[in-house]
Amino acid sequence: MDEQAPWVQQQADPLAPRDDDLRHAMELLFFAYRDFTGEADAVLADYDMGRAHHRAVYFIGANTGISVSELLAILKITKQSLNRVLSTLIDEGYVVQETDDGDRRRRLMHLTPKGRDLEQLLTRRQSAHVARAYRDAGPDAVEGFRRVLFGLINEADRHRVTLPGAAAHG
Amino acid sequence: MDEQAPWVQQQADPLAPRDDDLRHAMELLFFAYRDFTGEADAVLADYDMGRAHHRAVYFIGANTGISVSELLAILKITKQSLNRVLSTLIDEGYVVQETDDGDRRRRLMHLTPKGRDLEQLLTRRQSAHVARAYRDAGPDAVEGFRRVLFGLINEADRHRVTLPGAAAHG
DNA sequence: GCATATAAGTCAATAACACTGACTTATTTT
DNA sequence: AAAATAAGTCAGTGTTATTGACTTATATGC
Repeated sequence: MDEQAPWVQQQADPLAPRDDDLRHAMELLFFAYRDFTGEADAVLADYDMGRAHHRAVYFIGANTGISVSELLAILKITKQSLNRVLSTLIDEGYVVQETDDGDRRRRLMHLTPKGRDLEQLLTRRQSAHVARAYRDAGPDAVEGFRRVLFGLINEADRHRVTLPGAAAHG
Repeated sequence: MDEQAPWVQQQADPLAPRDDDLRHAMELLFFAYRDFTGEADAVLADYDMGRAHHRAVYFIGANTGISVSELLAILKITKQSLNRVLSTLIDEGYVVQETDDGDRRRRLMHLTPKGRDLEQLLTRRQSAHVARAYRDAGPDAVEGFRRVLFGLINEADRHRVTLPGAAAHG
């Protein structure tokens, strides 16, 4: 019989989750995220766009007046990657940029009505998907879901989550 | 004042989650998944591999003796996409394939010891990440997290989630 | 005023990961 | 013998991302 490797089962701390539970969590995250993001893909394809466009439209919609660098910080991609999708969104009239009067280097972005329509079209299926899961699981489960997911977010970025109840400034 | 569009707030059903809550859920999923997957990326880069390799290694490890088509069904990618990563994993000795004696068309896959080491190396950081979130949130929250995420998975694929407690057949 | 820093945008080259469609080979089922 | 299935392969393509260097405009510190 070989010795148990230290990470196989950390029975030392009885409060520590079992290895099993952690695997289970990782699988849940994988499958749930896969199916959640899959909802918008069909719509996106009709507009010749990809997930990057969706993410940009979503976060500009949720953070009206956001600057380019703030959006970069949220998406954690490079300027070039963002610029490609941003260019098409601006060219096709989904997003507009305006120079910040306070700091004229900054370009503040917001959705046009056309952009808001797109955002709602994309989000509707995902919303329905989440709404069903929320309803099926019940309010207590939802609270737990939120707590765990919030804990999975790097501390430095937790403030970026828009809290429910906070009026969207759009 | 313009009329409320029907999807803005479905107050008709008091049990239905508010629009706010659904947005919040989508943001939590985005940030949490982003940071969760980010954990393994640094390690992966050292091995000249990407997330696709990680996913393949993970699911072969969790489902010893899995066939190529079963793995395709889990990952929901095309045969060609899988083949690229599978070829390198086999060439470099992380994964082996054996012909199924019962049906000699099938190739059953499992990890080599080297593959299992890699899988554990990759999973260790993510495990620690999840373990911390689990511990911080507490057991009731974990139960809720599981219920909601499970509900987010397409019904047809829920059976693919390895339940905790079920001994890994490896 | 000048140097430095910051915000945004751009260029060129590259890579990971995915796609479609067609096709081959081996094996099993009907 | 024909049809179906499992796996593997070929060629071509597209999205999303990367790095590194560079420009322009504006703001800030001294």
